Amino acid sequence: MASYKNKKVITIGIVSELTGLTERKIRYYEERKLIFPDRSSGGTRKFSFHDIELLMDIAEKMEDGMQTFEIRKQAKRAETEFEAKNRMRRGQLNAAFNMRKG
Amino acid sequence: MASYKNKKVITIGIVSELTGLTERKIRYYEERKLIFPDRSSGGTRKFSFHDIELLMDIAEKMEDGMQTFEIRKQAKRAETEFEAKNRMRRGQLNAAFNMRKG
DNA sequence: CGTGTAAGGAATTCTGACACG
DNA sequence: CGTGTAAGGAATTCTGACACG
Repeated sequence: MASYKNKKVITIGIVSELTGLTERKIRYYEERKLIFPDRSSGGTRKFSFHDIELLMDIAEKMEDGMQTFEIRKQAKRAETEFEAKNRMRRGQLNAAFNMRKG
Repeated sequence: MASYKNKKVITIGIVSELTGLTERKIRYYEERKLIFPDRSSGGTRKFSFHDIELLMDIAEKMEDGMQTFEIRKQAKRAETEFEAKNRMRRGQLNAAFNMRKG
């Protein structure tokens, strides 16, 4: 599942081509913690296709005048909600399981 | 469809890590026309995840003592069969379509 | 035939800084 | 704040060749 999409294997030059963003912008968005590329042993950044999609979303929001800290805040909120939903789902599954057991 | 799997975006160093093959071997298999990476404007090879899977198949066959020209022949044959199947399927579809059309 | 290696050069990427606004 | 750019260096990749077998 998600085997290709989340593998960090793409260098910044190709990400730049695919997204249309300059390398400068991509590095800056990393600095602002909007994306989290891996690094090779030599220090070269490695991105996933998921990162590329994220960058295109980010680019759109930047064009709409949003600032990096807002985008970051939004992303964090979305992630928190996601985790809450997961906890809730697991809770319900456990409840159902205990019902049957009990 | 196949959006990520066939995009040529991965450099040889990472392909080497992912497949466990040396760069030398990967370049040689290209020379023998077993794989067909793209090139950047500067000449750097770019591979897809599909290429990586191919390389792992190739590696296995090499370990079994198969020679590159045999592997190539086998690949060509498989491709020919694949295309024949496609032509046949299209032919049947057309026939069915013409039937209905009367 | 298939692969390792040393060689020299070119393409790619990295960081920190200055600039502008 | 967000981004361009020139600077210098380091990591990455490329090709052609020699070696061995």
